[in-house]
Amino acid sequence: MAIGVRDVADAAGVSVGTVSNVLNNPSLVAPATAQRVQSAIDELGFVRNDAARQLRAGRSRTIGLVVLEASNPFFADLARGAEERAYTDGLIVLTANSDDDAVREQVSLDMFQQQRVLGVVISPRADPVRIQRMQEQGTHVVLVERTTTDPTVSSVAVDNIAGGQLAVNHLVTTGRRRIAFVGGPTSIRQVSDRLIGATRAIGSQQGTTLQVVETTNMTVLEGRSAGESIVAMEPSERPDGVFAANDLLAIGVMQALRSGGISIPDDIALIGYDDIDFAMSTEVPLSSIRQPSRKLGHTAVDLLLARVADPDSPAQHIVFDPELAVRESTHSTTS
Amino acid sequence: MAIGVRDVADAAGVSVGTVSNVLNNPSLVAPATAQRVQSAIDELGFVRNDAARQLRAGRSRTIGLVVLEASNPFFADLARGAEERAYTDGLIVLTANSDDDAVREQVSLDMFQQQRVLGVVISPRADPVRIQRMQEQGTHVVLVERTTTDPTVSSVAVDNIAGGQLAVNHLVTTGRRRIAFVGGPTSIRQVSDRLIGATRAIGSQQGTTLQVVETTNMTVLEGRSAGESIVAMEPSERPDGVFAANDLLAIGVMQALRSGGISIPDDIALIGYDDIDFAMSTEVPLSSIRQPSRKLGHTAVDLLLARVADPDSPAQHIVFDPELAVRESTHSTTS
DNA sequence: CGATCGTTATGAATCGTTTCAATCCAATGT
DNA sequence: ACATTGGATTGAAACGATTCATAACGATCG
Repeated sequence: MAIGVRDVADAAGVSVGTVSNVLNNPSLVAPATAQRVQSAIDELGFVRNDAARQLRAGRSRTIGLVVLEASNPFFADLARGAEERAYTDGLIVLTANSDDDAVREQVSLDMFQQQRVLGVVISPRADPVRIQRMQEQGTHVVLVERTTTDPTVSSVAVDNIAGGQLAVNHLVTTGRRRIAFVGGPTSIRQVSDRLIGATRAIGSQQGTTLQVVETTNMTVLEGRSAGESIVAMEPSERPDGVFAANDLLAIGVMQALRSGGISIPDDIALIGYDDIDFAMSTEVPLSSIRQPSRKLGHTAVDLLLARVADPDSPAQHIVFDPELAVRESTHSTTS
Repeated sequence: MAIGVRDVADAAGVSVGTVSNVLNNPSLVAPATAQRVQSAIDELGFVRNDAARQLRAGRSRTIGLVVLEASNPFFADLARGAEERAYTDGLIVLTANSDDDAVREQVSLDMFQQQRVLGVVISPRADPVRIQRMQEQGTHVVLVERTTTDPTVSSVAVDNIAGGQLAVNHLVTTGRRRIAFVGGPTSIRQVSDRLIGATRAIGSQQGTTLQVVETTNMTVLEGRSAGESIVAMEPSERPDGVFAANDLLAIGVMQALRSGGISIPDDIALIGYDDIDFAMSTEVPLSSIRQPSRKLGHTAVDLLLARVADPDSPAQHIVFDPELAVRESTHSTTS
């Protein structure tokens, strides 16, 4: 049933070695012969057996990617970037989502090792010991959004502190003074970093204040109740600029403020984080902080391939700065 | 460097065959021996070479999935469903996104064939001839959201006509009579089917009318301008129920209507399609038609495995009915 | 004319696992 | 004491592509 190089060789009247050369080193084969072999391939419908290739080669042409959630736009873009980069080298990316479950992550990693992937790009959890061992066994690892003490592991990340600063500086630049941070729980690293950045920005600006409205999660609903609590404030205490730790919260805040008769951006400016697709489609288009997720994926694969090419090269840690996306929700007050 | 069965066998003082049996047929091995082998495996950090397994087995334990867009929630859920189903059989799903590009789709399919996947689940384009050939070469195919004349190819789909009927019937049931359909272009199959369903529902209900507001795409922005044109209508011509061909459009319509001082659902009831996460977070929670995407992925894998198990079994075509998700935007008029 | 060189082509060996016919051994039956 | 049974183990063959040392061949040169 299955057609192999042997069959192609027979059909073309050459040896198996020649068929292989047509496929992998065409320059070694006389054009006429190559043509004949190619015809045989087409005619018989020969499809290379990747398992056999890999076995011989000792490694696959594959990169493993473990994401927390495939449907999360951040990871979707990250994966996209990784695929694009891999594609230029003729590599393929296998994506597995762990759903933030340690067991599923383990299973995925085991799978990738069995497949002898060139390396793995992984974002979350991942027992440091496990990672160490993987590298010893020849599977390179690049961490996303997570640094480690292990100096032999490369990583890529975006600077959430810089993002927080960027957001608040922008609010201040557009004339806001009393800033509120909406987000939580602060046990989440990203959230606390963004808050640190916000605090830092406030500290470097005369006459500005920061208040924190903590939430229990990062949903539209929570944002709405945070917004309601802002509406309920004494007008004198009420902030004139709100920085939400993510866009969903920001959307909730926007809904509550507008229901409360507060104008955005005239009364209160509002900025979110993540720059989800939806940010530009809210009633007042939402300013946000954009993470270069695609570039992150791109770079992660770069780092991986660098270490594959030279296993002794030092691990690298690359941190990207997020970008500001200005929209109507933070336009300057119409004086 | 790499540890193989040979090394494990030596370390445990048994033959390679026994090691293999510990891994694949533990019942054939004496418990004491199995234990000894297992220790050697752990100690040496032996990791099976999947390429060699597959080569011997002649096929992989893998299913290929080609989606139009990984970030599209519909496909993300589909993939999720497929993975869940595959997982119970110890299979893994390789996901590739074609970005609706025929070339990329071809590349992905080639790749899957080289990997000797058990079969492929694919949604779009796909040259019928190619599919035919793939099946002849032993790679089974299941189509998603696309039927074909080829009787040997299985498929799964959701019934968009039924969805359109469901939406409009719901509007009528809640007391609406003058329905507007917002969507387009009708060259898209899904859109035209939903419209057909809407028309059919109207036809079976006395005293109801349907007008169509055609759009050029399915974005929030387009929805907003469609909504504005509704606001601009003579109150006597204005619909009292709007069925949007997707949730993004519906959200745009909602924004425009509310800005125009029209109350939802009191003045106009609104229902969307797809039931995206965001539907429940709009200012007035949006009713929608939910596609059982996860179940679709689940079933696609089912069909695939059925044919793998018995290649001579007939192709099956399964069509799911969508479900109604009722939220505030279609609550009955407060009489 | 024989030696030499470069281009093409060959095919046996190889990768690591699984499979399966053959072997071994202790226990049981006669 | 010998044959039989069946559970446990063995190890060589097989999967299919790639590699590489070797050979074949014609052309060029001294």
